[in-house]
Amino acid sequence: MTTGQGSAAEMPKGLARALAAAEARCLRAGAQLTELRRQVLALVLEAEQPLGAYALLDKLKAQRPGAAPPTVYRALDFLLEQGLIHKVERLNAFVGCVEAGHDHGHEHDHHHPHQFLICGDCGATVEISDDAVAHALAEAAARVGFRVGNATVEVEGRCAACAAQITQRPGA
Amino acid sequence: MTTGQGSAAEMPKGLARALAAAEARCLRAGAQLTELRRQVLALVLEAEQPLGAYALLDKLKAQRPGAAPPTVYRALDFLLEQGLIHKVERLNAFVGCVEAGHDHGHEHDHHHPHQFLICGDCGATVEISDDAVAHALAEAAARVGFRVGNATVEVEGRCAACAAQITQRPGA
DNA sequence: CTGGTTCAGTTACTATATAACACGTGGTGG
DNA sequence: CCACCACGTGTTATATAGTAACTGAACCAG
Repeated sequence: MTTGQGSAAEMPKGLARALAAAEARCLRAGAQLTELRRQVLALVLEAEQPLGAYALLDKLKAQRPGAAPPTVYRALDFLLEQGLIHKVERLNAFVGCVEAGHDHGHEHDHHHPHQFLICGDCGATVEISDDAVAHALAEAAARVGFRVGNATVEVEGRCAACAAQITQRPGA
Repeated sequence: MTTGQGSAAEMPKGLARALAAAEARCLRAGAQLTELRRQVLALVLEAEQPLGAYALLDKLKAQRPGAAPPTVYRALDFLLEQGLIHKVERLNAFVGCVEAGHDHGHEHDHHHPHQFLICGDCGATVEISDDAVAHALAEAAARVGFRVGNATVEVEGRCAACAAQITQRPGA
């Protein structure tokens, strides 16, 4: 096993930076990024693919043998509230929020509009943040008297890499 | 109990029409809308609000005492494939597809793009089908090399009726 | 020290979804 | 006619996802 278990020694640079940014963000929000929460966040960020709560739980048990479902879910709830991760509803899984990685001083600590693109072939999940989509949605909602709060936008499709592979094969 | 149990006698007109349209649609697709599938579809349509699989199961048991989870899920899978219902991922629940209600001869038997507006206060769930949203999404996806298949778009917000109620009260 | 608040441990449970196998029925081809 | 297959359904068991409710430790304020 070379992937980090929370020990600073084996932690890749990007992850360390992201955790530092998360810490700063929590400080500003008056929230505590405790050891448990940091561990769960690290596991989500390491994966780079959506991970289910129970997959996270399994990994977490390596560092925290007593961990049970509520252990993970409480940490996930916290991270969701802080906007450090997102939930992918279609997969019942969690991913790190790309926005949270960059440390924007004290700007926009709010939940930003976001969309997921999920490749049906390879499972790659990409987060984008497209204003045109958000606007179109807000307008369409307004047209029927609806005021938009939080939007879940998840597109199942095919990523460039997988599309390229298919055109090379004679099959499909 | 005055709501229909599948007996034609107690069935409202709209429901009967929707079921006939569904039947026609299945015929064209070469799929069988069996008794079980029709019963489940009727239950979904009657509700007019998203219903979970187990809520449907409970209702179904009135007509089909032996019903078990797979009974419902298989019927739901069929109805989803035929585009007769949609799943609301955020609620793990199912609603009738508004488009399927209208019988369009043989036009567009495909899955149409759709969006859900879910009122956080009263739970009202409205389906809309906004092309601008679909286009914006397709473009945003194309920009990162993604080809859109099926899109899940679910907005949590506040409906006109609930918004009005709140402005009338001094509280919030 | 007392009492409140926040976080985490623990047990038990509810809710959602699927696997795997058995059975019947209606075709189709030998 | 029979063997076979595809399909829909019944049935049992199990997997996966999420929550309730109570416990105790740590911390801080009065």
